[in-house]
Amino acid sequence: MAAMAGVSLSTVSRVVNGQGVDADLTANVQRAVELLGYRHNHAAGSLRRSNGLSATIGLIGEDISDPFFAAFHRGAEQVARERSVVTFAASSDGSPEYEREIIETMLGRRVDGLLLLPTGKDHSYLRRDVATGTGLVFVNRPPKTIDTDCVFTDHRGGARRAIEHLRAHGHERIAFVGPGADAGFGAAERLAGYREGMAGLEEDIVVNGDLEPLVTGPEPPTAVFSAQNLITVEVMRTLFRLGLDRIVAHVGFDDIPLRGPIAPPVTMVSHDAVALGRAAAELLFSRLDGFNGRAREVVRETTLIERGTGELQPVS
Amino acid sequence: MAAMAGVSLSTVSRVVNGQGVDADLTANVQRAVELLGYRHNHAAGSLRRSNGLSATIGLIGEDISDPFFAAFHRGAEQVARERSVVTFAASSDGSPEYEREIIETMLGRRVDGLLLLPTGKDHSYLRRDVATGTGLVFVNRPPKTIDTDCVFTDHRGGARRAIEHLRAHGHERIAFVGPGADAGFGAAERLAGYREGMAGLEEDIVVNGDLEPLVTGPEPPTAVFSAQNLITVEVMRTLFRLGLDRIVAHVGFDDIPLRGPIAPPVTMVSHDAVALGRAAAELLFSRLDGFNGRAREVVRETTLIERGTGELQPVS
DNA sequence: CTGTTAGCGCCTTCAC
DNA sequence: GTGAAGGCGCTAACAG
Repeated sequence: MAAMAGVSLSTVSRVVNGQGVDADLTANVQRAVELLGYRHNHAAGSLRRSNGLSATIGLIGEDISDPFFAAFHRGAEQVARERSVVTFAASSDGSPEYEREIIETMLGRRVDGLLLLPTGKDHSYLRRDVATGTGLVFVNRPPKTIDTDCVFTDHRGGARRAIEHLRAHGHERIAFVGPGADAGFGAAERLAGYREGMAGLEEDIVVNGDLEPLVTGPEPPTAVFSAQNLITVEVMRTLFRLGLDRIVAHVGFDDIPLRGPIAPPVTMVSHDAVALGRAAAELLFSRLDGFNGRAREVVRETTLIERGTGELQPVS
Repeated sequence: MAAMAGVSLSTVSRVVNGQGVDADLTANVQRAVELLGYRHNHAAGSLRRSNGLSATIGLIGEDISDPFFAAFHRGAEQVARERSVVTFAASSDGSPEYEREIIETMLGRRVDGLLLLPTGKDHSYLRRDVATGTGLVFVNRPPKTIDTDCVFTDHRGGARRAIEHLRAHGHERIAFVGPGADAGFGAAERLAGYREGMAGLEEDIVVNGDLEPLVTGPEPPTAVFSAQNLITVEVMRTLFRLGLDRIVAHVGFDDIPLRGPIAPPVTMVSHDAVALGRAAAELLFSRLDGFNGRAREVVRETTLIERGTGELQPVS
């Protein structure tokens, strides 16, 4: 041990942890550290340390390469970094079994907490860990089987806002293009927001697949709301191909934050995944800092970015 | 300890690690584990375990929210997962000091190896760790100050191929639009590839900023190669705005893998970041498995995806 | 301010 | 096949 090179033993520990040590001895220790290429073993430390924290948190989502998840991860990292906490990240691939496996692997690595974009339905198996002090924050899906903190994007409000925006520009026949209500919590919320926004109008128009038959049909919509990014691109293409891109109004929901500008631009309901990540991490760390109140729910608002397509007037 | 609930002590260890234990005792232990909510502490284990591995690796890049990094991360995760290895990921933000800080934090967490998309110039401080058995793979930048494995995207070959493609379609005046040669290793390589591809022609045309003066000038190029994704979008826009999008041929370099299709489509030199991540992780694990040969270099080829804009004939 | 001692949770070696 | 003892690297509590 560096004790040989220096002159002390647990003084090394104090130096490493920056506690009050004589300047000369500190220098000696540092020299020995340098010489022997010593690396502090954090894990061994937390085995004995009073708080027992590993300064590690885990993030789990369906697919870590998804730009939404990546941005979320970035936000969480920003607040973790201030505490010298490192982040694990792993993909569940949409499999509840695999999700559980990853969670247990991370728990075995003694993460201090988990930021979970859940796939499975039942997470009651986490109750014991939460009771033991492990942090847990659900993201964008409500924790049904366990009472814990969560953060949300306001999918419903964002979708409603898009519809209100179109109505403010005179539209009444507004189509919703998106996955069905069974495509997960966010999608269902967006559809619900659409319905709320359409309140008082005669007809909801919900399209699941191809938009073309509708817009070329007898009673076409004057505006379209696309509820997800890939669908937004499809709608763009379809309208462009049919020469309707300056005629039918279009607002998209920014499900996946696209990197950089897309040509041509589309009016978007955008949500800030980095901020969502920050909010989630902050919730987690407040628990680790000892906050012990009831489960909290943080809702992050969306922003509507006008880019021209959502501001077209209806053409009859 | 579960020893109380069951009947044994270090038998628990054997059960957890799946070694030969009597079926009855195994059942007893598992019941106790269930009852007490016991979680295996992996870190404590690797303190004493013969190989001493933490089953953890770290990835470090400039920005974990960058879609390229995220896809790379995904690839690495795929191969790590097969070994129940978890991945740390962190952003260096382009700061060498911060990069080093993160690396040392991860080393303190006893990662078995590092996949590094380097920012700093000097990584000689890692030599000792590599000598001690820590894996290290450089990604997309050559390890100058340390002798270690690395994986590359063939930026140079991809760019050359784009130019050859355009030449095969009859072009001779081909402009390079991109960052200068000082914008990092990849960018410099792409410029070099452009120059190689242009060999034998009269004039290299290298543009750093706005393309408009060139294409509206006296001797406009008949084709454009854009060396980076955001620049590709800019070029698309410029050509579209000037009504040249069906006249000037265009090939882009897929620096950042865009999620989903972009409208309108552009012929692209594309590289597979997931495969790059897999390759890097495979190099790392082969070292951890005991491979001890010389430093290897893996080069991943790019693919040219024809989408129409790169196949336009020159118009004089 | 520094050294000593004990023990975190686990795995290994050795006896049985 | 199983139990007992020792120690991985570190920090806490105590004594000096």
